[in-house]
Amino acid sequence: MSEPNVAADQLRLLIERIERLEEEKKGIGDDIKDVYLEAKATGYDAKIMRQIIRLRKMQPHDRQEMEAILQTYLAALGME
Amino acid sequence: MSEPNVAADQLRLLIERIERLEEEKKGIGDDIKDVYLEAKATGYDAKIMRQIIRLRKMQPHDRQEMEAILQTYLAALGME
Amino acid sequence: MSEPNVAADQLRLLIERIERLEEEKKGIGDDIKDVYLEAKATGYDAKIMRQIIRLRKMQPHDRQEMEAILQTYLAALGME
Amino acid sequence: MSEPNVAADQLRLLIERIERLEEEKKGIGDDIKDVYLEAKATGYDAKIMRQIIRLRKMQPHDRQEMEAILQTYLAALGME
DNA sequence: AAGCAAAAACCCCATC
DNA sequence: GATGGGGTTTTTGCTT
Repeated sequence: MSEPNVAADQLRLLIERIERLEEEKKGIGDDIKDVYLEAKATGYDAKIMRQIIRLRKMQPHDRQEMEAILQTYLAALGME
Repeated sequence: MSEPNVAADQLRLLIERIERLEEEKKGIGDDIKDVYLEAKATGYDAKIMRQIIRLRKMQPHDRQEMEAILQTYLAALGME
Repeated sequence: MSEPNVAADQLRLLIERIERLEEEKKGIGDDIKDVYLEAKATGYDAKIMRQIIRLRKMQPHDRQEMEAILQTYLAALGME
Repeated sequence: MSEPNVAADQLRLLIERIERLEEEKKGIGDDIKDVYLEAKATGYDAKIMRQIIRLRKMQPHDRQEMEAILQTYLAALGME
């Protein structure tokens, strides 16, 4: 048409961009799943691998949090 | 060392691959968030856009069925 | 000790009160889960029941408005 | 009516039970919020209190998990 | 408005 | 092959 519904197009474009990104994201999710399958085939347990990865991710953060807590514990108890 | 722990290397490699993929995945997640922000800035409602995307993902048949059940329940409750 | 740490006791008390309340809250959450299970056993769809409950919680006006926006978006995308 | 819609009644009853439970749950949530307000008025920081509570909740679980990981790490690397 | 915490949906697995 | 359960991710609502 000569007078396209601009707003509609705009919305559609945004949604299509999101859908494309979500597909990509899903693709990577599948890749991850494949690596787990490969690991499993090699004899590793996926559940344990997930734990390890979580631990590696958490460690810096958690140590920080733990420290923060300690500090604040003392402060809260008026022992600073 | 002259006798590297092959199993350890193998496991570490698998884990590092997964960690890299997860980073990528996170990056795309951030991109998606950006598009929603852009949409919001343009005046669109992110929450409803999410609904739309969910609906588009469903098979027409499933979508119809779900809608039908919803209507039935609403009717049963006098909410039509 | 002859000089108990009053501040520490106070903080501990507050925290214990919260922990007790959170337990209660969790208990009710479990009850809710049970009702959904019962509903499911009777043939109802839990997911749709949740939708219904969400709708009932909204003010009629808000619900109408949301529905209207959804329709507008669907129309814009040719999904009506 | 002399022939009530039994199914409708049944659904309504289930939903009303859930709604009542959710109200209770919300009430407790409000109580919790109140305790936090009280704590704040006494000079404690809610965010820090939340951290403490989370930590107290996590500790047993996390120590277990950590130990499990350690075991499995060794096992996975053939060092058991 | 931006991050954080709670709730909900989804997905995979194991089990019967 | 279905069915529940655990865990992960996604969404929503809240607080600052």
